[in-house]
Amino acid sequence: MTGFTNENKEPLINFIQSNLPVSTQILADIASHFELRSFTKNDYFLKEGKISNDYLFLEEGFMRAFTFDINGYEVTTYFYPKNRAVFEASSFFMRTISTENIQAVTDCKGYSITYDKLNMLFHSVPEFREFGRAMLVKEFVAFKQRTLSLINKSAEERYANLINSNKEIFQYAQLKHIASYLGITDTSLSRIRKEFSKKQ
Amino acid sequence: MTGFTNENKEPLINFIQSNLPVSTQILADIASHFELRSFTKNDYFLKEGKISNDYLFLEEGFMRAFTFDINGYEVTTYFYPKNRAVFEASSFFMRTISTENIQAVTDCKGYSITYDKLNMLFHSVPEFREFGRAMLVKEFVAFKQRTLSLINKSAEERYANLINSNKEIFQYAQLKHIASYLGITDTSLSRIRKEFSKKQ
DNA sequence: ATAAACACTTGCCAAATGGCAAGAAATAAA
DNA sequence: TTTATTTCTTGCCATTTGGCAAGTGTTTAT
Repeated sequence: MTGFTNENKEPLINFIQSNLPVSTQILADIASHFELRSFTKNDYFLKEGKISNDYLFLEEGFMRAFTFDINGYEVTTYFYPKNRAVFEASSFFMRTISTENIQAVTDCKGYSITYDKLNMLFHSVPEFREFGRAMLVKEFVAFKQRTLSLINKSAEERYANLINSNKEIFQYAQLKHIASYLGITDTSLSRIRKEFSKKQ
Repeated sequence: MTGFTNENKEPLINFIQSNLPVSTQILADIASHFELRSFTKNDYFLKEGKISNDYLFLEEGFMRAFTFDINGYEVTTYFYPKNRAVFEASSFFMRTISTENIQAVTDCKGYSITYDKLNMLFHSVPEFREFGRAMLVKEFVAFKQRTLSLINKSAEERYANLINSNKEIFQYAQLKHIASYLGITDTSLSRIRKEFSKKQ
């Protein structure tokens, strides 16, 4: 067990700053409204049927989002490595019921803020508003790119992309989860891995 | 050539009303801020590199969105049949440069409003604000479903889905555009069509 | 420590999709 | 109308991916 209960908001502040350069004063104020959260492996951060009501900065650990297809099979839709924001953008911003689950793959630690508090901050700290827009842009753009790559790349190319851009995924996630994320079966992924390692 | 220059906002008003039940008075006010637009076949409504600055209600005609993959091949990302809203949500709401083109597949007619005017309306007509949220929800949800279906359905299933939900597409769009939308080659689409027609 | 459950790999073969090129059909241009 | 251009289909074969089941290795529970 790591020291997940010690509160130190430096990483959170650095994260906000990297997205939005504002004064240290304001940063501290914003950060003060986030609260420490910790999750044990397999805990849920979001369950389908609920509204994604918390925006989480993930400082330590690894999470994944998944949903079910029409045949009842689990499909992984997203991976969240540490030092990232975790939330389901469409549900969070639109206040609609989420069709996705977000679950801790390892023990996790982070800082979260509710939708209402975040809006309060947008109101009281005008400089912070741009952060809200940036949050959504990031999610939307990432999502579009993912869709595009599903259309015009082979499974092996998608695998290569993933391993180059997100090595941590292979460190934490199960192959069957990575497989459904890539849109293939775990059998195929296993073979692609084998071929791929030969080529390198 | 149809009478595309005559202004009659009934269809626009009906469209808004179907998304947001408000008084006839308010509807008329809102509609008065939209202006008539017409496009000749192959005209662009949006070009990549620009910000999607107009929200268009498409009354007549058919449009499609496309972008290019890393190998320079065109990929159709969306079809817009008549009686729909046409805009690139992430660019429009986030004020970021669009990576997509939106082009008239046939001659088109519709009513458009700029981002600034729309925001003005959200401000001056509180009842209308919910419309903005609905706009985004619709786009985001549609997008997620499309991505999911790319992961867990076969090309033939995606084809069946499309023909059941959007018959007009097959009336207007070229097969190669439908093919890239479905994530397959035009050759494969041609074969799937053949097989599919046998089964029906 | 042992058993049970789970995760991953692999062989065999089937099914889905792609690549290329030729021909047929539809559309646009002259 | 005739010709040219573009779109769509199809045959042949290669490649990619999937389905199933057995086998191996790893983790978890008792």
